[in-house]
Amino acid sequence: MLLGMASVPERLIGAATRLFADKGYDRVAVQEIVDLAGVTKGAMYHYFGSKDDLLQEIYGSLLRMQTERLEAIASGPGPVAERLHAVAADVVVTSVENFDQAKVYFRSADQLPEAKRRAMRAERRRYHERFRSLVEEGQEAGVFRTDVPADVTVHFFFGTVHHLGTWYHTTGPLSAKEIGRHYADLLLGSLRP
Amino acid sequence: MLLGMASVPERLIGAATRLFADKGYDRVAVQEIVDLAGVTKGAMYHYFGSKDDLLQEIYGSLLRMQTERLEAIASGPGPVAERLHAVAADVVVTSVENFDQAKVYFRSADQLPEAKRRAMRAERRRYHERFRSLVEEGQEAGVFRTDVPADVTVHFFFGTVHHLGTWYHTTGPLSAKEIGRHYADLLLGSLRP
Amino acid sequence: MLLGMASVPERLIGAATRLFADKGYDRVAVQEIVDLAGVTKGAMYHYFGSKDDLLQEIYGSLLRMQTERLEAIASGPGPVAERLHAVAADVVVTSVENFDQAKVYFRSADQLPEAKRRAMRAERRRYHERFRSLVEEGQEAGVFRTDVPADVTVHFFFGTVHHLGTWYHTTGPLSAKEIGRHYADLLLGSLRP
Amino acid sequence: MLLGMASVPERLIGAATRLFADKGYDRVAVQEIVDLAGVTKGAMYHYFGSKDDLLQEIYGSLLRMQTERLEAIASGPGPVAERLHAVAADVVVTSVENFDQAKVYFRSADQLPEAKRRAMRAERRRYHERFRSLVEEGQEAGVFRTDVPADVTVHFFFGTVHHLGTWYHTTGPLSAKEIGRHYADLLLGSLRP
DNA sequence: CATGAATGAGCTTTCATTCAT
DNA sequence: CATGAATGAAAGCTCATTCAT
Repeated sequence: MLLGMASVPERLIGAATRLFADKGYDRVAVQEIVDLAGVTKGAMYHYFGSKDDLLQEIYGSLLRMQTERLEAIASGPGPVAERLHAVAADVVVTSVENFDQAKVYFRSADQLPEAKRRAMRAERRRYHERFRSLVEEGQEAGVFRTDVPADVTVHFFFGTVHHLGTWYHTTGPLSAKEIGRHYADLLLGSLRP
Repeated sequence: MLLGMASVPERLIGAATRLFADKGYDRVAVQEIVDLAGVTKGAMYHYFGSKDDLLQEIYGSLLRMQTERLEAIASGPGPVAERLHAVAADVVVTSVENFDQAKVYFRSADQLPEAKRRAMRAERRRYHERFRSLVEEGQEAGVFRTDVPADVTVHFFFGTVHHLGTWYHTTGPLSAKEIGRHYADLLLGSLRP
Repeated sequence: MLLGMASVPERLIGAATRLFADKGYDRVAVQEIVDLAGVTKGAMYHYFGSKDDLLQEIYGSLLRMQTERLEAIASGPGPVAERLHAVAADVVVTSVENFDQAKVYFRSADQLPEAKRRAMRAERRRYHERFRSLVEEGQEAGVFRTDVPADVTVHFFFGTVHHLGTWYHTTGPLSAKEIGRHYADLLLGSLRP
Repeated sequence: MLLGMASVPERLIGAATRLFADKGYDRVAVQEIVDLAGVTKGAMYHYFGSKDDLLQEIYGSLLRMQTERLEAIASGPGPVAERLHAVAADVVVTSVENFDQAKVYFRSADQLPEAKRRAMRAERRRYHERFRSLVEEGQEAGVFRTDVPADVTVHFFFGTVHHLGTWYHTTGPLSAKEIGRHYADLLLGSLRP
């Protein structure tokens, strides 16, 4: 049971995040969540309309944060290659630093019912497009290769980020920063003309 | 209903592949599978011990095929960069050409119960290691960068392949070969010293 | 939300009447009632001991009113046929003029728990018996047929009144008075020897 | 538990009829039905898609039977007054002879979800209209009063039939035939010009 | 007076699997 | 070989009511 000072909704989000990250949304029973949070089902449904809402809440706060950081860095100063390197490293670092949330997002976001899934996809697409515009900026500036479409490159890179949830362990030898730098290096390397 | 000459087990595998690819293992009921295959539940349990067995069968045949091709190409003649380019393009092409199977593997393979999951992971690791040894061969030959560990590169690349199931559509503008070439180009690009 | 000057208990009764009439007692959640009344559950349980109490209050005031009017008219002057015609028309008119209350009574009164249901039945029986005594008075006076027991006639007539809630619409072409007259005419017609 | 040779679906319908008649659809749990039928919930959902389906099945067979009988008698030979008397008595007799089914229909038919409710209403309307056309036939023939609209008369009469479920007891002093004759007598009496 | 968080028991429905035929 | 009836455990969700503040 998750004890401590945290409020009931916070405890519920925490419990759900842990369990969804471990077993995937479909394999977690509401009963497990409330048991871990130390409350009853009624309490959960007092704060959240459904099990879906918990999932949405979890991935939503991560996605919002990452989108904000992407926009801040991408619109900042400096050569485009440096900015792309920075955003690539940043999304890896924030994913690893909020690893349970990230795993939930990568693994379970499309278990949402149609309506919520559409909203999630729209948010994700916004992120994708801002990232792609950075690649295109570099292509137009002549510093990135143009024989591979920017769209493909972005999907290529986000595949690697999503896959972190499958193999990376926060307790392993590579720190968040190291893995972020490696991934950004590989991305920038792959884009050289 | 899936008609045709196919045998009952084949029809069951076909139906399960289609449904698991679309909705994910957990969201498909055995009843749906047998309905689509045009048989009854009893028939399914006659040929397969459980729902898990269907899943194992589906990803297993793809993984086996890809492992064989990897080994054939990797052990073939030619400079290591060319061989790596070939295996990278090949795994993309075979995944796209067997897209439903690939989606099932990428998305649902870890829904298997512990015992079967271990077997799957072992097979997957074999593939990973053979691929990595190719990267290391290039590093030792001095044609690939060494500042990023080979292991990280391999995870990096396989992330992108797994992610295909999320965004790629066989009906879209990019053919299997094109996407394979782009992905292999990006991989090789990223490995330049 | 039901606004206006009305007191909290009045707003609660109003909200419950509307909702019970529409959906039936069992299909209305206490939360819906308090939402429509613009108060909280605590407020409701401050004024009413339970959801049952609201129901009892609603049908009770109508039944009391109808009983009083029945007694006043039945004990008044005039030939028995005229008095019966008047009470029959009157119960229809007052039911239609308080249509939501009447619907609640007709439809939901026997959802009450045993104890309260007994009280309700006793009140209803009093009404029934006074009505029947009027029929018997006419039979003894020789103006009503005697081949059908008075009891049956009264049930026969009250069935029609209860059924109003099922088909009658206050917005339709028939006014309360018209439908009251028609029903009383039919009743009197059916009683001719 | 309902024992005997009856098949499982029959036992389920029997149990549901008894319980719905007693307590109303909303107050009966599926668990109670299957307990009384001596099977498990899984068995019930093997035969019936939902709790609604049981309800539909129950009232449907009664309504179909009554509609057939109405049409047979109404279209038969004889003066219109006699035919109307016969159909009025018949609907009372069949309702009383299938009293549990009739109670379910009278009391619970509008607990159905929208889609099924529409179908039920259509069936009921067909019955109503055939009955009304008989009244109109008598009005045109000059044997029934015309100062009360036929539609009102039909609602008037069906109210009394529906109400039977509220007060009539099969164990009481009045037989099905007696109550049928009384009701038909009252209807015909009420229609005299 | 009034709030609203929390309870706990109950609800309908789903589903992989078994087994007598 | 194949059927399909039946199981039993679990799932997500609802709701009247209580109670500390």
